[in-house]
Amino acid sequence: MPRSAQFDRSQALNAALKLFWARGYSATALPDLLQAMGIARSSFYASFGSKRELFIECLELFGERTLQGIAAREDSLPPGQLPRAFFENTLLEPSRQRVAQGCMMVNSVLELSEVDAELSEFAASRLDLIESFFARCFTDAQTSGALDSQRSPKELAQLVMTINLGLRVQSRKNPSREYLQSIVDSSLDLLGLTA
Amino acid sequence: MPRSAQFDRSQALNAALKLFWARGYSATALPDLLQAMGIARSSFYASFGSKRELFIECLELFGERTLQGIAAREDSLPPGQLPRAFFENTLLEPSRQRVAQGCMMVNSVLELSEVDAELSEFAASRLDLIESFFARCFTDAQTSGALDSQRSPKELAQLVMTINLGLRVQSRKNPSREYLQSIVDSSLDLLGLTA
DNA sequence: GCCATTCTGTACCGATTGGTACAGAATGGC
DNA sequence: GCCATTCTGTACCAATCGGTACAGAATGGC
Repeated sequence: MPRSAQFDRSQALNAALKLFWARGYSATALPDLLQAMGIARSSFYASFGSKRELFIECLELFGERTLQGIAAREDSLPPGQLPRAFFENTLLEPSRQRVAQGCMMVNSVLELSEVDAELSEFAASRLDLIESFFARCFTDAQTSGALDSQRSPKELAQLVMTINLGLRVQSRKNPSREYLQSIVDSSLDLLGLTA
Repeated sequence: MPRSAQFDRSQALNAALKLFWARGYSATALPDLLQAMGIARSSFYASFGSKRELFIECLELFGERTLQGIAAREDSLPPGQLPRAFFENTLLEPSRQRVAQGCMMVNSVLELSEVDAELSEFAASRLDLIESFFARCFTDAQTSGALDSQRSPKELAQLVMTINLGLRVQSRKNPSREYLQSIVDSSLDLLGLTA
């Protein structure tokens, strides 16, 4: 077995994710990708198949990370505080640059819904996983009495998700920390999840 | 003065708006535009300057129409019902196709924020006009006693807008009528704007 | 050191991008 | 009917798109 790969695949994948996340699918040209990933054209096609396949891989990775970022706190936080933790961790984090990129799944759904339905639906399905996670948490919490709300867990999850989507647009429109903080606060107050 | 234009400029503009609205800026190619608008290449550049200028004009038109769609009801509806009227008129309208296109301003902010800051900020400024309209309405209503809420008008307008943005993503993700209806209902309930 | 294998870098591909040049048709004033 | 003007349609432009072909360098096993 001669000559192993001279680049770190997962590092290259991360670089691609970063670009796609910031600029979207169409606006990210191959030369830009290659430069950011630090690999040659042929290595690119050998390792990732095509731009589209790479994009799917990035989307999958982004979705997985996002979900993990929430789910990781399930054991240490009461379910009513999960939305706040999610919002604050992603919107009030140090890097304004990253916040200004919004959510890659939201960006992709909007960019591609009338252009590449398959990609758009894939991104949407990843968003649904997050909503389902919230719904499951709220269900558990309500049956165990840890959360009291006159709304059904499903409705609550839907509302959290709608506000989340709205926040992702807001964060792309204006990533200022105080601005987002104020919206997060009043949104959670509205939801009765002040904790 | 010989030979007047042989096409209806505003009709062509509307056709362009439709395409840009559905597919976004980059994904809308010039040949597609020309065909939809029913004009020749040279007429296009003579009348609209460039693809980018045309896009701005469409964005302006879309923003104007959206704002008018809300403001037109200011005199006939109590201010607390303006958000519901806005949501229902745009999300529960007969054409699923149009609903699935979401809001052109939201779409543009997300598509272009890291690609063409000027266009993105222009779209964002048009969204701000809508938020300002709500803020003004709520202010008037609160001083006249027509609206009672423990929230400030500005905060209320911000929340309505955040939910609105979330709904525009939802509508692109899943334009189904019942789905959107349920989110609209619970959102307005949440805001205390059931009326 | 040799060779098979698999990497990297680059030249190249046809298709498409937004935009321009220009020929020729059509239409106003006279 | 004539002519200046302004339209329309198309040929063309360089640049870029995503993707492929292939030469040559590098590295494993022996």
